[in-house]
Amino acid sequence: MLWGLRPVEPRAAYGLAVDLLRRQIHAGLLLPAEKLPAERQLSDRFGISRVTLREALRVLETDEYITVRRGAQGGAFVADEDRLCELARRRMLRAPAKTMRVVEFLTVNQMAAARLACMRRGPAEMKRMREAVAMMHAARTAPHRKQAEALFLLALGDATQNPLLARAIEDGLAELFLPYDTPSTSEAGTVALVNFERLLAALNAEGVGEAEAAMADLHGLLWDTVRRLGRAAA
Amino acid sequence: MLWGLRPVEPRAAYGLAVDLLRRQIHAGLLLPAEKLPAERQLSDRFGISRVTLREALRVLETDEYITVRRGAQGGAFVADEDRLCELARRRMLRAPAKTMRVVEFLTVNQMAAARLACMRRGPAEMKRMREAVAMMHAARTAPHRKQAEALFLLALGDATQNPLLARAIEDGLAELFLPYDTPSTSEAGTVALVNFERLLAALNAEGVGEAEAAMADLHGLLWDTVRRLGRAAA
DNA sequence: CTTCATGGATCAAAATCTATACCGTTGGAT
DNA sequence: ATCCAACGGTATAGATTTTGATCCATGAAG
Repeated sequence: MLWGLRPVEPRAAYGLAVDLLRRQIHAGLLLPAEKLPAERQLSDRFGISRVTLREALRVLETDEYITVRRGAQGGAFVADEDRLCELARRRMLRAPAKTMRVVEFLTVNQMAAARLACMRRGPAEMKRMREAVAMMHAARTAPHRKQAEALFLLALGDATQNPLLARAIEDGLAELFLPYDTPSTSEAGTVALVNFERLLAALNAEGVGEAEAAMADLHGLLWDTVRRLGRAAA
Repeated sequence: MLWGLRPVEPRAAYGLAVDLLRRQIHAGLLLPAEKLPAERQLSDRFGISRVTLREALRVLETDEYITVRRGAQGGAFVADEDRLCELARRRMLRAPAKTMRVVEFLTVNQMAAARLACMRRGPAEMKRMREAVAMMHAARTAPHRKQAEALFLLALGDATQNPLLARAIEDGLAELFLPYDTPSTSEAGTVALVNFERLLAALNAEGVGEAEAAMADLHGLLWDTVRRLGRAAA
């Protein structure tokens, strides 16, 4: 008896590069309007040829994730904030329930990560999380806040010393492609910052219960945001 | 600033087929000594050419996951029980801590799955779980028990209606490559069966607390097994 | 207006995958 | 004892993808 031998789906190298870049944009690690490295450098980083990288850029350009300008000081640029918001909205409209499932998955794994990281976090990960909180303080725009939060959560995943858990968080963040906060919710951003600091302090003190509480509050905010966006879409 | 633009790792189609088959063996879905379909049929299922499939079989044969016999009634056969146990032991010795992390990851996501499946399970998934429990009853050997348990847990993942969660469980089971239970623990197998039945009943009755308790007990048994294997390896 | 870092384009060679056909082996049916 | 059908094993030609290399086109800075 054979169980679930599904067709294999070979992925061309250019497709993998597309995924990687798109995930970085979704997670907010790449900022709107940010300039990507020159093609020759990017292809080096990815370990693929320039021709292949260009195929990937062509796909992302077609999907309006990036724009490409020629000439000196030209290059590939991430789409601007408005366009990314539009893409995010469109994506959420295509499958409204999917976003809820992603948040659900993140809740499960990030709560566990908060607990485990308390016991296992190394100095390197603590440093990354401290730096991320500093970035949140310095951030004056929604994209910068989102970037800092993603960096914090990725560091949290690594702090568990559990590759599967870290990967789950990475995948969840890459799937969670939300429009940037509107100014009306800048107050909520402050509340989030407070809870990230609570979480950081709890990790420092190995306070498992406190870390879980802070993470729970953060997900409370996230659920509020998702519900609000869901209503706005309807 | 660029965050974590790692090299892309293009995977050839034959490598994906290797992974798929290896994962099925690890998860216990493919039984020891089981005959795989003929090359012409397998390549069809995978959607790859026979030549490419044969590359994959060659790799698995080299790693001693399968053996290939020629002639009528020949074909590719999963390695026998002893060899699979040996491979599993070798794998656990290479990275003893890794197994713990996989169990940890499974605990987190399967506990969540038990809770969510209570609310969302559809009739199709309930049927699969009932059939899996029936298979456990009928099973007279460790491999058959393991296969039935894997089928149950995969159905549980699907019952959450959360693709990310289902995928996490699938990945965890594929990473968890344990030697088959020795006869000395057949008693523990009975305890496991009781808890699978408890879980199934709780899912039927939408008893969230009871479902979580049953799943927690199942993971208690799993942790016992892993600890025992860890001691045996040392 | 020149410079030069950038994207744009082309081409031949290598690697991978596919489709098809045919050969060799083996166990069971006649 | 012979034949046959179901297998794995092998060979070949062609399509697709990736690469490395080279040269062209653009346009902002000096």
